[in-house]
Amino acid sequence: MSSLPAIATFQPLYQQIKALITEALRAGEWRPGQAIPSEVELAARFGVSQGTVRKAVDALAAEHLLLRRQGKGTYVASHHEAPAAFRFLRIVADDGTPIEMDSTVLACRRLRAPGEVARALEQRTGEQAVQVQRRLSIGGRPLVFEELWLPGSRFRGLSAERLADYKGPMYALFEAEFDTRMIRASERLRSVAAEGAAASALGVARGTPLLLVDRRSYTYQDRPVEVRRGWYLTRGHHYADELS
Amino acid sequence: MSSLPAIATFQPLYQQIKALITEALRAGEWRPGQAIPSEVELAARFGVSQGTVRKAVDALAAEHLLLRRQGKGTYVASHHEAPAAFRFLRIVADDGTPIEMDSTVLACRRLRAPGEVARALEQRTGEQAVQVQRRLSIGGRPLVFEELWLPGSRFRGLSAERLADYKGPMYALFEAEFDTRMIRASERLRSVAAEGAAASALGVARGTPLLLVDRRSYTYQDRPVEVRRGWYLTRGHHYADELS
DNA sequence: AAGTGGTCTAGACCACTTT
DNA sequence: AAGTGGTCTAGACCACTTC
Repeated sequence: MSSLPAIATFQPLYQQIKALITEALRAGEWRPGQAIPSEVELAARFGVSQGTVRKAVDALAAEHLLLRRQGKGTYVASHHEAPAAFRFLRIVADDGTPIEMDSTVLACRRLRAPGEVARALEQRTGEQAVQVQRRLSIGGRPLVFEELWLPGSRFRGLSAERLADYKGPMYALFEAEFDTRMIRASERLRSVAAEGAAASALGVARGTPLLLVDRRSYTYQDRPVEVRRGWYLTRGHHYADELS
Repeated sequence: MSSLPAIATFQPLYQQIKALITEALRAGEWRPGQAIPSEVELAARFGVSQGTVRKAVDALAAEHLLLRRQGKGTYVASHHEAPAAFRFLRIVADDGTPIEMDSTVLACRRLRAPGEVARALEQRTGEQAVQVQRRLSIGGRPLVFEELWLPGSRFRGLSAERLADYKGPMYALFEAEFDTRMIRASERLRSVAAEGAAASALGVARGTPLLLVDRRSYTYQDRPVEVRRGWYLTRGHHYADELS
C-alpha cells in the first residue's frame, strides 16, 4: 500500500512518467545525442507497463525533447543535429537556397542586467548577465544584427573568443559547454526603421525597414535562459512560418 | 480474402483509417461543429479495433482537424470556435489585450488570375479568380491592409456585400457558405517600406516600415485555396510566434 | 444507467538495426 | 539471432457528460 497523493495532484501515470524523464534530462542523466534506456528498461525502472512508457516518450518526442529511431533506440535531442538547429533559425532565402551564415562577434560583456532583462530571465534585479552582440552575414553581406542577454551564473567563462572560435549554431555551443539546452522560444515580430547600432552594423541607411525579432528562450521545465533581439534585413530573405 | 495493395502502397492501418476519415471530412459527410461517430462505431465501420481508430483520430486531433471532448464525443473542428480562429490570427497587442478588429471591404472583383496567383492556386493560367481587398482597424485606427485571391469556381457568389454583412472571421464565412475549410497555411514575413495602395489604405506616409505577410492557405488533402498578402502596421501590436 | 473519450495493461507480431 | 521501436488487438477500468 503506497501513500496517497495530496489533493489536486492526481495526474495520469504517463504524465508522471513524462515528468520523471524530463527531470532526468534536466539533471543531465543522459546527454544530448546519447540514447536513453529502452522502453522495456524504463518500464521496469518506473514499475509501469511498456505501453505507459511509450505514451510518455511519444509526448516528449512530439515536443522535440527526444528523438525516436526505429530499430536503434530513443535519443536525447541535440542542437548539433540539423532538424533541431533549423527549428530556431527561421530566416530563409526567397529561392529556397540553404543558408550558411558567418558570425562576427562584436561584443561580449558581463554587466548588471537591466530591469527588463532581469525580469524576463527571472533574475534578481542587478544580478550579473552576459551581453553578446554579433552580426550574421552571408557571403560577406550582413543580414542580421543581434543582441542577446544570458544569466551570468549559467554562462561563466563565456567570452568573445569562445563564441568566435566555435563552429556551428550558438545553441550547440551552449548545450555542449554550458549544459543549457534551449527547448522552446516565443517570438514577437515587428517592422521598424533602422537606426543606431543596428543600422551601422548592417551597413544600411537610417530608416531602412528591418524586421525586429524579440525572442525569449526556455530550457527544461520552462526556465527562461535567454533574451534576444534581432534586426533582420529581409531583402532576398524572409522569415518562414507554418500555421497549423 | 481481400485483394493485396500494389507495391509501395503499404502503410500502417491507422494511417489508412486516417486517410479514410480525412476523405469523409473533405466530402462533407460530417459538418464543422458536428460530432463524428464514436470510436466504437468507426471501428465497426472500418473493421479494425478501437485502438487503431483511436490512433488515427489522435493524429487528426493533433492536426486540429478534429476536436476531442471527453464524455461527449469527437467533433469536426470549426473556424466558428475561438481556438481555431486564433491559430490564423497572429497579430496581438503588445500588452496582451485581446483584439477585436473591424473589417472594411475595399474591393471584391472577379478577374483573370495573374500567372503567379494561378500557379499558387494550381489553376490553369487565366482562369477566373476573386480578388478581395480590405482594411482591418481597431477602434477606428487602421492596422492591416490585405489583398487576397481565391479560386473563382469555389467561391461563386462571393461579393463585397456578403463579406461586409458577415460578422466574425472570414474563414468562418468561407467554411459556412462555401464549404471550404482552411486547414493550414504557410507564411513568409518581410519588412518593407509603405507605398501605393497599402500606404493610403493605412493612412501612413510612404516609407513607413510595414510587416509584409505573404500567406498560402490549404484545405483538406493539401489543396491550395487562398493566396493572401497583408501589410501590418506594428505600432503597439506585434506578430506572435512560438518556436518549439 | 448508459454512452463517450481517457488510461493502463498484456501479449503478439512486424520493421529496422546491429552483432 | 537479438534488441530496438512500431503496429495491432483485446479487455478492463476510470472520468466526464447526458438522460
